[in-house]
Amino acid sequence: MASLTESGRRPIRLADIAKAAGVSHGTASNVFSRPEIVREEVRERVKAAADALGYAGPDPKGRLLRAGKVNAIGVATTEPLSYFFDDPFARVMMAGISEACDATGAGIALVSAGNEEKLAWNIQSALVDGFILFCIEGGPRLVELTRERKLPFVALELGSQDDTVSAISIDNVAGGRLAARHLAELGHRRFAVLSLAFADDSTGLVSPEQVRTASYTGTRDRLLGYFEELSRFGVDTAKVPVYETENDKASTRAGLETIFASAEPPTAILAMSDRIAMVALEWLNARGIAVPRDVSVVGFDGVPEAATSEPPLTTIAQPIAEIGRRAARRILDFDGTVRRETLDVELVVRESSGPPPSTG
Amino acid sequence: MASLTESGRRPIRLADIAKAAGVSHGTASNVFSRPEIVREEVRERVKAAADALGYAGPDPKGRLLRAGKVNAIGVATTEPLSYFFDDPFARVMMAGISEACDATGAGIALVSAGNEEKLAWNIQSALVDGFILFCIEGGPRLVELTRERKLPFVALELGSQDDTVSAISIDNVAGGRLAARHLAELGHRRFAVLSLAFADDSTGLVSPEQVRTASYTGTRDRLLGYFEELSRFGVDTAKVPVYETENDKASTRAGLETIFASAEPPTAILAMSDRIAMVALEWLNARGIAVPRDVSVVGFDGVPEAATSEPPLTTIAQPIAEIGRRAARRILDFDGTVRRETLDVELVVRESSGPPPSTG
DNA sequence: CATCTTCCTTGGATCGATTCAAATTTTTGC
DNA sequence: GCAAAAATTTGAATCGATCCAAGGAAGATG
Repeated sequence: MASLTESGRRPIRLADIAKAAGVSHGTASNVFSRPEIVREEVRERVKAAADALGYAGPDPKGRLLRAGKVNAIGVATTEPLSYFFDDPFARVMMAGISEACDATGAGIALVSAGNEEKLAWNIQSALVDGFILFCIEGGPRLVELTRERKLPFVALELGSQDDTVSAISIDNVAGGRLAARHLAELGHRRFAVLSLAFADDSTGLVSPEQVRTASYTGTRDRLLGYFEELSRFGVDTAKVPVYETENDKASTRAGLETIFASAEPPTAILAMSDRIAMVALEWLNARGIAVPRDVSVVGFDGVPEAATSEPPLTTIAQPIAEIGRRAARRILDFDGTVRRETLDVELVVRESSGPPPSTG
Repeated sequence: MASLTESGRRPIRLADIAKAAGVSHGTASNVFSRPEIVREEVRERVKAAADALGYAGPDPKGRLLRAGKVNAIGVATTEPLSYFFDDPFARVMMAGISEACDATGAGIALVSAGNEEKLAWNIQSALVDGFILFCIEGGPRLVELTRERKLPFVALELGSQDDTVSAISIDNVAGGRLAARHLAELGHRRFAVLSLAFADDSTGLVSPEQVRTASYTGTRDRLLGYFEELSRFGVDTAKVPVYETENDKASTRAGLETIFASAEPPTAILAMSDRIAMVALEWLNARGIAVPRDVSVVGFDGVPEAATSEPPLTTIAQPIAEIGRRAARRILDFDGTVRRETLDVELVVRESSGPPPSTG
């Protein structure tokens, strides 16, 4: 017999326990996975051996290979990992995913990477049963990479119309309509749109041509919704400035400067995200333009922060958590089908919208 | 539908490719892991076979067993998964962990579970190289469960003094002192403490006996810090009411009711968390008690929300993100040692603290 | 032409478990 | 006391890859 306290390099394996206890590995395995079918005396002997050797329990790495199922779902994005904890939209979405995972006891693996190459590797080697893809940026690439794995996956916020991928999205056209109708019904006739990107790497005022060839269909659809409804109210949409932002402070402010430099500044702003809308609120406030007295602002998304902005933001609320929940369930009870699902959005009226100032 | 080679149920294995391409599995493996050592002609042949059969690439499950390293760190808690995305403190911490993981390309696996049994199973079967433990609640149990895995782990917010576990914590005594000194130097002499739990399942006014036998040493240390410093300023700490809350609205409000029912209500409140402090702010405001004119409030933690509360909260800021970063690095470059590390906290003076009302 | 390199390729061993049909032991029934 | 039934245990097969020592072929050298 060699020394027991040989906490040497190699970790203890199930086979070591079996040998020490004088049973086969089959029995040793049963002691841990189905203890009830092992005779008590043997069971105790094996457990004692495990204790004596300092066995850490069946290694999941080994079990995994046999079992096949990881019992975890991967959530991937091209953004850095901290995106999941910083971004309000992502957080609500993750809360929804968490809920569905908690219900079935599944775990969540966060997958991301700084550079393209590492991302590919991380997706290839992620130990998960399926993926939820946050396609805020680089969606097509992310989808392509994930497809290779031949695991179930669902794309969220997918900006394109690929029918070969499962996706959950919202009715962007309806959302746009809702926002526009709300403002038009309040009496507004002079609008400006602060939009999300229509294509990669572009900002500034947008031409109809750019809208037609938009690669981000979500952006395009929101605009389509705005314009459809505005037209119904007799607004000449050709004259509505559409300024493409990068969904950040700097470009949104630039957009506001541009829009308000006009001879006939808008009385209503249609913002394609709450983030943009909240930057607008701040900018207008700093300029002494009162919201909603002078200008109304309607956002899009319905992040929690929108409820506590100054003033609270009227917005088109996505069922963000519900999207997350459904996405997780699609992976958890995967049925082999490829489906696109479109959820409804809702107008949430708060205090950033009101009738336009009476023109004198 | 397109060419989704439906060759039976079983997924394609590396061995299938090897056979199809007429090479050994060793060579087939090399094509994917070290393509440069395989002759081009062979490489192409194998790749072609892989394409033809619809091979998903080397299965990480198989690789893992050989390689040993998962390249992911597990973050575990007894709270539900959504805690990671809801709680401000957790979010900042996770952002720090994310940063360290991003830097090395490691992934993050979130581990949690509704009930005790599932939690045990999830910890046992988590595919990770190590754990970071959020011990906000049920810390000792979590540590015990994790220890079984014999993987490196670091405990955060560990409320006990166990020297056999690696942990990163803050200097709670110093934090308490800082808070108390700040208020005492402003001239306050009448204090009340809204504390975190000293032991499981207790709330209400706390006796010295309870403090002495506290099982949560973090809570005890903060109080110790408060009292040490108050004594230096001649305050009779025996007369300072200490109300134990559950770090939530209801119990905090109950504490405030109790404290302000006194004949000599405090002019300064020492809150052991920003959450408690912010509930206090709200309650005081609702009662028409002005902060800081009538009552000063100092929090603890330094969550982002504290900077935007009404009024902005003076607090003891923990280096939350840094704790996360260090914890992750401790796992990522594990050196086999068990270490407790204590980081410094910092007084952040904002607008919730000022001189006491002049007694007249 | 024989020998030595170099460069690829091969196939067995291994990672750490689970599973299951067959073998063995224990119980039960009479 | 013995056969059949029930309860346990065994050991080989399997999961899907990677690693590596050894073998073989093509090319270089004397």
